[in-house]
Amino acid sequence: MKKITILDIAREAGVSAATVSLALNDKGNLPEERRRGIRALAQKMGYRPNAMARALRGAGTGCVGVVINYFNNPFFRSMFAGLESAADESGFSFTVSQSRDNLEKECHNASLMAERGVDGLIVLPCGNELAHLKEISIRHNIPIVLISHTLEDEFAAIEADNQRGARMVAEHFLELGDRTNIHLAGPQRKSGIMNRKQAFCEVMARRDPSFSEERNVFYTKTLTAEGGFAMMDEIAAAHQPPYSIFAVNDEVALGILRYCRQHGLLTPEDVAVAGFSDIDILEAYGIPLTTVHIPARRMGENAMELLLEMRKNAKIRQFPPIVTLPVSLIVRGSTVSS
Amino acid sequence: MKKITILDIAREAGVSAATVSLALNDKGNLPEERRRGIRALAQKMGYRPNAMARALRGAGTGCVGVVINYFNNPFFRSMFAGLESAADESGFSFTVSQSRDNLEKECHNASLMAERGVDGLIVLPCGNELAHLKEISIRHNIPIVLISHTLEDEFAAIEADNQRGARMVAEHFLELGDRTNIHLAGPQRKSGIMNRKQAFCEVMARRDPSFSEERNVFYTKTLTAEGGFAMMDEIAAAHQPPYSIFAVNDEVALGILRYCRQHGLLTPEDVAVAGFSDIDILEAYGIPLTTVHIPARRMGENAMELLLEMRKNAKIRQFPPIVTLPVSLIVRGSTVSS
DNA sequence: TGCTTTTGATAAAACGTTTTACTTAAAAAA
DNA sequence: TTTTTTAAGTAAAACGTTTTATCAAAAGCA
Repeated sequence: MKKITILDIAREAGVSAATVSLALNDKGNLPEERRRGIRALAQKMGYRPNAMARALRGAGTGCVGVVINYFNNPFFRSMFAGLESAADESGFSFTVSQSRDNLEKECHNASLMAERGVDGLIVLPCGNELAHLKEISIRHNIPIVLISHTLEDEFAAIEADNQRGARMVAEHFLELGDRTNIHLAGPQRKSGIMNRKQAFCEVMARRDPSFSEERNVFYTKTLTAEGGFAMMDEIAAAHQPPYSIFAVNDEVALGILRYCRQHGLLTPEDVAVAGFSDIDILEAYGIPLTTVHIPARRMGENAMELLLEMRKNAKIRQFPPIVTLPVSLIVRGSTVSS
Repeated sequence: MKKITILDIAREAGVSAATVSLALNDKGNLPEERRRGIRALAQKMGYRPNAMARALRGAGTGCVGVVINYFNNPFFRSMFAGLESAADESGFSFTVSQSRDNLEKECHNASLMAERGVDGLIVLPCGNELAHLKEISIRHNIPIVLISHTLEDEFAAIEADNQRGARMVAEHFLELGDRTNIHLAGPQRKSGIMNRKQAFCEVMARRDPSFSEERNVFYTKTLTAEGGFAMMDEIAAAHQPPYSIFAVNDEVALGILRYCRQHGLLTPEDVAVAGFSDIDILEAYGIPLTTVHIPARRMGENAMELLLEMRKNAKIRQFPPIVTLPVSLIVRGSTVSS
């Protein structure tokens, strides 16, 4: 059960180690017959190249690193399938870690992966601080693709059309009739989330005379159900039903729904609720929440494909593309009674 | 922005590369003063050891591999926190991949990680086929810890007390009065899941004369809400309410609850339902499902700690320990009306 | 024939560490 | 004083690849 190296094969085949390497990597000019012979021999002997050695030598590792905020972020779980399928397609593998929305951890994890020799990074950054990522990118000479963040245009990025989604919700709310329109927004440091707020307010400012950003927009500290639940006290104190509430994402919206259930408020009659993301548990457990569908899986695919493309095509790295994917409004029972 | 190596430090400090390595790794016998001096210099120059080089040389990587079945397995998400905290504690990092309950993929991912030089593996295996893991373990000379699987006692493992949990559910059902007791079991290849069935049936065989494994146990192909939902048709065709149904896990139980809601069956009056795992969304979204709580976080911690222990302590590897953690019954509205 | 090009293959350096065995100088023991 | 021990440090090999520069032989060309 001894581990066999490229030298063992060379010895067995009666050639040099260099020849074996060349044969296996489709380089140099060997006669096709030799190449096949060596390939077959390596296969037969159960040879597996030593990943550390080739990484050390500067050949790639065939592995890309992914840094997300939370593993149990449902959005990520969907995106993950896309990442995986695109990676499989190209024979790449990848390694994942979570930052817990903590800049330091994000930086630490990305560095660690880079030092371990990943061929590129896909990052769902926790804020607008991207300098450290830039540094990693040049220090290790690897491409980086951002997910849903585009403030700095020095980075390649894949994002959902947040503005369009928010506008669709706004239009939908206006069709519901004469209600108090409210937005429960998220932390300001996330550009995607700010885009939602800005687009929603823009439509409302134009179409709903009673709407003002000061009175009708609230902020939750955390993007969780608890966050949504907690903020409802403030909203209820400031306004009379019926409301229509646009939550910054589905988790927050679920917190609102729970609040309503506990306080005897009817949805959608007293409180209409819309979320953002269309997380998988809505459909899986039949939760009737109106929301904006984000093509998470496709975002994952695109991110991985773009990254792998940047690896070979150095020109792309000069002018990193920013891809915006379309979203769609899914109307369910939380805004329209069935 | 050139990358600095151990040689740069050696040159700067006026010593040899060997000395620097020794100083940094607390080996050899250097005067404390020198050691500190070199440490400080390395720090100041922003030296980061090249992970590939040290891995190639046979020093560890400080990274362990984790193979689970599904990323969006809620049980894993909880366990993950434990893995993380234990790893952080020891300055280790880890990399995760999913097998999709596919033996080939499980094997492939584990191999890949081993080849990349992880210092150990934590695996949530998809079945009883463990030969390939054994091979990886000796081939790369790394320890392996299994999560919730103990058929082969050649492996170290962390598991929940499945039998005890199932017995508690059974006792609870018997207290509910005179109802048809049913178990919706899972795939046979998972020993933990089989243990639940076996323990539940054992109690029922003793205490409920009308219970028979042939008539009162059903099987779902997939451990999902869809699986539970789909099997309810068969259960409803074979028995009259009121039932008490013990689902093999919470996801399956959620499928049952959804079926009941859609078919106008009252819980717990017509159908009492219990699950297993106490997945986080139950509490987060206020879903009143009676279930058996598994200390997932602690399982993660223990698994990581045990693995790291095995790394240093070769003796432990001779007789790999199997740790069984206690569970508890959590009674909620799906079996007892509040 | 002699000259150049192509083909097939190799030796050796390089990647950045860790570690073993060895050296030298100083301190301790005789 | 000489011998032995210890302290402090180093040279060099090793880990398993990839790649560059080189070389010999064969083939093409005049």
